[in-house]
Amino acid sequence: MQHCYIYMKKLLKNKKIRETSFRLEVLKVLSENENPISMDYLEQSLPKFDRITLYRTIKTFLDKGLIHEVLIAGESKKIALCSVECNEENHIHHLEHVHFFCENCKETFCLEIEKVPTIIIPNHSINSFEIQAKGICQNCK
Amino acid sequence: MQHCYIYMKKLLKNKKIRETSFRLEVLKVLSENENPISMDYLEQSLPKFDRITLYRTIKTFLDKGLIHEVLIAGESKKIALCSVECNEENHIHHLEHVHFFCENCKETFCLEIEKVPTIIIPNHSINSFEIQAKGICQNCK
DNA sequence: ATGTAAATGTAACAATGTTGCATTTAATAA
DNA sequence: TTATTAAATGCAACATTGTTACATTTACAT
Repeated sequence: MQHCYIYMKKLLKNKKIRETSFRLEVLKVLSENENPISMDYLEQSLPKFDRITLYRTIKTFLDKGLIHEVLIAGESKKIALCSVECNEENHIHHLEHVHFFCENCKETFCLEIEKVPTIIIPNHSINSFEIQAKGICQNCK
Repeated sequence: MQHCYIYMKKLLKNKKIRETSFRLEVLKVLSENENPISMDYLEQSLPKFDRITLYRTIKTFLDKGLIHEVLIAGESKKIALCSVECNEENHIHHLEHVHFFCENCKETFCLEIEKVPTIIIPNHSINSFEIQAKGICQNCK
């Protein structure tokens, strides 16, 4: 666990985010959950901390590219740790990154896929894109 | 304009949604706006109508597959009319449908693209997917 | 060790979305 | 056409989600 904190401190430093005990706790919850989590879940997981500070922390983490939002139609907003390739200029994770929503267990996953299509929209320049997929996950099949 | 109402009445009938003056007004605003609009904009556009009823109307339209949500990270939730192919079983519009957010003018667009990639996630079955792209739109280039 | 800018906690507020219930309306049958 | 009835609406009250202002505390560079 101690090792975990060392890793998280390094994460904050790399993203130029000031290290505080609150932020380490938020990071801890995020890193303990493999899948994207809701603000509500995060709030419940940090009962002794302030809700307003949590919102500000999340905003900072988003701005600095440490976490990303996962938006699935009909589902509440979720957040997840970015893969290491994210940075302040490009908040969108690796192109192989897909958000998958299982219509059976209602769980949301961040997945990596091998072959990513090239998407071309005539007369538009695409800086980044995300893919949201719905279906049945590995566990539910 | 009269013709417009006839078309909208047909739309409601096709989706088995009871026709009311309120719903026709909501549909009118939606069809007058080519791009997805926010709930706030919709509310402002219907000043003499009730906010609660609007939320219920939108829920009904979503459930029946008449409209779809457009979620872009960092942007407020928007809604747009579905293409005619949508139905109650498959709320996700045509596969060629892409949500495009212009980072210059901050406008959101529903676009159709010609070549849609096949997305394969090992051990998962995909029922539908959406693509969210960010970049610079036609007008801003 | 100290100064300073950033982060936090509290309170008050704003925006967004929901529930219960009485009334009105649309669609069906008589 | 009218009566019936289930659905839609409007109102009030409430729940959830997110923000702003400001005084206090903390991190960290010197």
